[in-house]
Amino acid sequence: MKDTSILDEVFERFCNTVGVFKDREVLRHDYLPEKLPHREEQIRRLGEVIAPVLKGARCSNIFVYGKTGTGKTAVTKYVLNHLEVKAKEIGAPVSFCYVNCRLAGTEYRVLASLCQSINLVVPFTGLSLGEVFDRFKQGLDTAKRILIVALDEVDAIVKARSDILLYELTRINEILTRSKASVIGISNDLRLKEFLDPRVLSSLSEEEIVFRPYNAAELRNILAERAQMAFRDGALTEGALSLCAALAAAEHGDARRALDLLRVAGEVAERKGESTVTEEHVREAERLIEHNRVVDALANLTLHSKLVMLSVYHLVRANGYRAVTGEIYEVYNELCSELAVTPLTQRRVSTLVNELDALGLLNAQVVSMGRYGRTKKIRMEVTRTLIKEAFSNDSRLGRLIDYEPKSLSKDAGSRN
DNA sequence: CGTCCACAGGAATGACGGGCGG
DNA sequence: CCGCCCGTCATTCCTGTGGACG
Repeated sequence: MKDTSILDEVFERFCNTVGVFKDREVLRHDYLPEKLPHREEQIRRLGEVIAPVLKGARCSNIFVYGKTGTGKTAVTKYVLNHLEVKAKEIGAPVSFCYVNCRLAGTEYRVLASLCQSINLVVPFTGLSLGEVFDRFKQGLDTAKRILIVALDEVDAIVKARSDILLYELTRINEILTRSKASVIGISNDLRLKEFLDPRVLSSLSEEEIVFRPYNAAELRNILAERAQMAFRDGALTEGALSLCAALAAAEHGDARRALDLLRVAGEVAERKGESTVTEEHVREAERLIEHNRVVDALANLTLHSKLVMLSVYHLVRANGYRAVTGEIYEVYNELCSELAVTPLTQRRVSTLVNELDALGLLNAQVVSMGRYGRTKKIRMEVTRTLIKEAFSNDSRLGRLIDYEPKSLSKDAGSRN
């Protein structure tokens, strides 16, 4: 079969099937709906707290927390958007700036975003943090406005760097004379409080809003509302909808996850040329999402992280299911010399293992073996077939999958 | 009950590519 | 062009430690 005829068939089939979607976009998690069911209370609270800015007063700083997919970001954006509209309407000098700290990555880039929001151009890099902050303060002061700074996923910055950015931001009003600023800090992690300097914590959490996870019934309502816009009438079975809600409820009540499941289930059904989405499609969507997440994560690792994964892979294959740091480093060294790559130090490999642990690709646990030292026992969190699938495209790594490390030959017995 | 293993993981430092203002 | 600062990745040096062994 020629390539063109393959595509002919694919396109033909796509055009001839009705499809289950009416508007797939509303299922993306960056879509901001008109209504946010079961978050009325939080919307009201947030609205009440920030309302004073409409009358020219600074509003309290707010600390917003709750797990992923509980609607923190949606509610915040929703309220701020409406605030901006209202401010325009009555001519109040109010604006806001929303920054996702994890996406921004560094304090510098967060600050750069803030500058951008007040039409201040700063270079991507090159300036000292203090310099950028000074410019931001000056720029803001001359702008004569009230700025609300929403820092989403602040925990990412605070944990990776420090809380000095937050500290400076919460004290900024002491310097400003013609402008004012308030901070909304959004965190996925309640424990963030423990990382914060007490002074920062007290000024940031003048007000606190908690987002509890959605339960299955609430998720079901949310999904039903979106599904009505997203799917053709009758294209989604009740069972499929409920299953999405139930699966997501079992996993921290994450609405984002529920929406993903629903969208992918729809895509699965469509690809199969079926006109209704069933529970079976949801199950397959669940598998597909997890599969893609892992293969994606694996494929995007740096060479050395991949080599560490491969080392664990070989050890697990040979000795049972847990490997320790020393063994991993030994095999890793061998794989490096096989590729003629200079190996990293054990210290570095240790942090790579921790990163892989955080990504959920490995599971690392510190254990003491008494007289025989203290180490980390490391287990794979992904199946070996997935490793093969993710690495076999790379010709250099593909060779190492079937390679038998010499360091494995002795001491092949498995221990607990 | 102290020792001592085999590391964990913090801190300091450096190399490097990118970019600034002057 | 220079001197300076940035973030990132990595190395070096280091102190800390749970618990089986003696």
